[in-house]
Amino acid sequence: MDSDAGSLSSRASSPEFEDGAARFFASEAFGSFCVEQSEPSSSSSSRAGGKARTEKDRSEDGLQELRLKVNSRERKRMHDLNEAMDGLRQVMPYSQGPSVRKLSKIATLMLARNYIMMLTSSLEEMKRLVSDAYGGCQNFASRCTQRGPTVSQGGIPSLTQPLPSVMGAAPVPLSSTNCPTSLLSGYLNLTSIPRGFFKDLQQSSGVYLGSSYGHLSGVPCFCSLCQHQGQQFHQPLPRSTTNPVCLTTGK
DNA sequence: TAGGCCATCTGGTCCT
DNA sequence: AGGACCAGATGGCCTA
Repeated sequence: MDSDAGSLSSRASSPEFEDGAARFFASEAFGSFCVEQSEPSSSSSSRAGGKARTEKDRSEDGLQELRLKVNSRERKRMHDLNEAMDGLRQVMPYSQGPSVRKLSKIATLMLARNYIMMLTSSLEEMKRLVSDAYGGCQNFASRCTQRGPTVSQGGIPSLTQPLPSVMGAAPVPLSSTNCPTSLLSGYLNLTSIPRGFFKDLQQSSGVYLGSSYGHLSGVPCFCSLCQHQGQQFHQPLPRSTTNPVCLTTGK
């Protein structure tokens, strides 16, 4: 209580020109340092031609200079933070384009979190699918992942190279067109909206390939249901449908 | 006009 | 001591 009051009073008593100067810097000289621009302060210049500066004046000027320096650093820090936020926005799905409103900071962070979670889930799903595709070999997916680049290195491992032998079997050559992992990479480039979040942005259509996977229509599908039915492409999923059932088959 | 978002200032705390 | 980081306060801008 007291600290707040003291804080408020100290703010209220701070020199008016400081705030005004900062506002000017923010609008007219964004990105440059405040110290350089605030040098010709009205307070200092008015004293320049006057009587000798007192010790108190010098002390106040020193504090003022320090305060401006600190403010400048803080501004730069926040600008850097905003640049990083912009960088994050650029790699977020549904965050670009002229008709898309800029994501707020909190929205960017929350979307990023869900995006990462979705990619992680997709990777797990991919492992399971690869395992299914190759006779249920339990070790395949993990070995495949170990050979490829890690997520932190740039994303989904590529399987365009011949696969390693699995449980003693001969290596199986795979092309990029029939490799489930490559197909999944394609998916991840196209579908990347976390379900259950940002409902207005949730326009993914197609079939859910598990509890964490959304698809676009017209994209090759390799889920077991569609493969079984001879379907190669998913059909559009009605908006707001959350039932994780393959609509291609209706099951 | 109210509410959301943002930039900035500021004082406090922690770390090197 | 100085810098980084943080949170609260404040005011401006924009939109529904």
